[in-house]
Amino acid sequence: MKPHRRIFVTTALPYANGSFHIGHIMEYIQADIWVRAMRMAGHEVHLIGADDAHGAPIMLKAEAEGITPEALVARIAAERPRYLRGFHIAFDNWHSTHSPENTELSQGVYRRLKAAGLIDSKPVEQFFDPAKGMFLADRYIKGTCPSCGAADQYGDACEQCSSVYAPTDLKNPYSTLTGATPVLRTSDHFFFRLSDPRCLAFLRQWIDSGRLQPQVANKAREWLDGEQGLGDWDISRDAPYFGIEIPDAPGKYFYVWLDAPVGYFASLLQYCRRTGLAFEDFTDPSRAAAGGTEMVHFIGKDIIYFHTLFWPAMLEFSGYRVPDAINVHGFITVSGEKMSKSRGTGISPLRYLDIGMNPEWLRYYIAAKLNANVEDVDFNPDDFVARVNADLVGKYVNIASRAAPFLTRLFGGRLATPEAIAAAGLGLAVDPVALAAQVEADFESREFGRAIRTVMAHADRVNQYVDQHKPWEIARSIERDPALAADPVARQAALDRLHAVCSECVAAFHLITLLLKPVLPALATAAERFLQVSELTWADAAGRPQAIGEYSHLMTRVEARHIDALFDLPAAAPAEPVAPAQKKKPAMNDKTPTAAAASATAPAIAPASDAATISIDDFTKVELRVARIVRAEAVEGADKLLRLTLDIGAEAPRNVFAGIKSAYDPAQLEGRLTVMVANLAPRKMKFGLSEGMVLAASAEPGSGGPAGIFLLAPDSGATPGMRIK
RNA sequence: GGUGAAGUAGCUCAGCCGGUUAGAGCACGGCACUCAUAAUGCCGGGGUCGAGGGUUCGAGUCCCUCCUUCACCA
Repeated sequence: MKPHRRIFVTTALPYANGSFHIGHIMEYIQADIWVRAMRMAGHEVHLIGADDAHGAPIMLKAEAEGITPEALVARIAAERPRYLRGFHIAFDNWHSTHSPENTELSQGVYRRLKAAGLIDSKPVEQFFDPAKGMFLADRYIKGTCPSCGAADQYGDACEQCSSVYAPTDLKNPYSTLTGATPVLRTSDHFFFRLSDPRCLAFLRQWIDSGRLQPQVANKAREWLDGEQGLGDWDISRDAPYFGIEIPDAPGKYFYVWLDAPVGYFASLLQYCRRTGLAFEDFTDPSRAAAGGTEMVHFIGKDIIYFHTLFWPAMLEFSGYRVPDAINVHGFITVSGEKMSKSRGTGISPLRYLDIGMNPEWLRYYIAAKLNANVEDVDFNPDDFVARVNADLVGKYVNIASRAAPFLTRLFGGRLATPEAIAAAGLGLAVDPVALAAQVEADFESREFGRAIRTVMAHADRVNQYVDQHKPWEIARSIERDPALAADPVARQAALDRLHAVCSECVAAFHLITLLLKPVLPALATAAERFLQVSELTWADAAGRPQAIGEYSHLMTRVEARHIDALFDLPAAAPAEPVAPAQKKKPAMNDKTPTAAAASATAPAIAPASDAATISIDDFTKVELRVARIVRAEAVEGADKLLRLTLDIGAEAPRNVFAGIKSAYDPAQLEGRLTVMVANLAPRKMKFGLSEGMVLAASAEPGSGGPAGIFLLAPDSGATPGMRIK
């Protein structure tokens, strides 16, 4: 039995001047997966987040918009939950650094550092914008590079010749805020004396305490003991500034990076007050040590400096506990390029959700590529499609999909016992407990990619097992072989074999669901319902389901159109939005008819000639709607037709005759969603009135394409009556 | 410029303390299968492991130099 752990986990606080980008979401997904894995082990884990609300950029942006900084921050905060819920990120609390809790805690930290003799005050000469009446950070000053003479270079370094200098070295400096020529002015600043021997001694010990990844510790050591050494840290800013006032220092505010990490505690404090947890259990050194609570941060590599040096030193010398782990991840790149909003290469998380992409696809993809190192993760669209479809749909979900129909049809959904399976010699040679322990350990050490590889290797074994034992052949002989029908003993033996094989598959599916649950929580919930088990934890690895419910498909595939929409490829010119059967990526589309291709070959629409294009107006004349097939039946006297009863929302059900009998068993169609043309003129047929048509794809006759008819279906989430446009 | 990380099949990546013919998934070619919302299985082609040197009985794995890419430099 493992010890019960109590852990307080944070992600980096996002700056509240803009929406989440994909980098934020990746970090949250990483932290969320870890938290869920730890909870499945029975640990008590609290995931805490907050907005980083202070600083000059937010103040200036609000000013530019003519609103208060508070209003700006509130507007950004209001949109956060949609992203977080959308990607199944389960924060226990989300707060702000602009809060009473943070003011109280930040000022407390400062007072204690001051009492410890670690705060200095000294005059600093700095550029001041006389028009704006404020001191200027380096990034608000531009001028001519003193080294190479390039114009319009920032105050800290030249992008042309990469020389580094002080803003006061610039020739012809100007304020980027007002264009005014800045003047030098002196003001008293407060400094956190990191160069104090106590701080240095503490930090050396802290860096080597094993709480940091090796690469991160190296970096921190370099900063600490490098040529320049660690200087004192300027923690104050002069008004006007959006921040927290420094006690007993009118007109002085904490630099945003002082109160930002304290925001972790502020959010925790708010959370504790709300839930009745004891804040001190997680923050007081002796109580944390006594109670064994842990503090874990997830951050990106860009903010290592603050989190491995400033933050621990602040905590240590203001009487708080220090972090147990700082887990640093790399950036997410897109097709190998650093994402950039200005260049439009980033992926918008909101757009991802809005176009109906499954959040668990992204969670899985990111998990598959993450490890415990500080390496960048590349989002490669083709890789994403291949990985998600092959692993999740082709391997994992497919296992349930292959076994369930037999169990439902022949065994009332009941599973064979492990004893019966073992007796038949049909057990999968896998120790589920050992496998789960290995995967759990990989999740805990943040080796998500390795965990995923292990799980998928197991899914491969299960699919091999199915192919080896061929349940469909057993089922066929049971249902159709007259010899077997005449021999009850042999028939029972066949039934037992089939029962064992399919039960073993479902048990394997149960195990894989459990193993992937930290990554795919929503899918796991749906699978738990199907498997009729309660919420799975690592302890359930030894268990197996007793019976299954009706199987409905658990995950759909990523399609090329999703990727196109996600990246908003320069869409076809408005004149030709539905050009017939454009082949953009032949390899990918071979087997998956796109909407455009399908409609072009739908049986009753005259195939659009290759040369002709239609206008968007022409297209919108066609009223396409999602329809649920509530009833499907063969039509007496018709070889090719099925009579379908279609639910399209509020209106009365439609009666449609569809020429798909050759491809579909009516029973299989009932309950399915498809797409129908809802405003097609009703047509009187020999068998009755047909009020529309359903859409299906088929190869052009004589084109050599695959035979068959393929009914269109919307992605999960669509409901009857939705308009397609 | 300084520092760090990385460079392994077309793509995305595994390769632990150096040890038999360098692996996986996807993609590609072929075969099989048809239970599975075309999903699966088997077989195959494809890599001088960035380049060059060195250590070693033996190096993708250690050392040096160089090239390329990325990140960080408060």
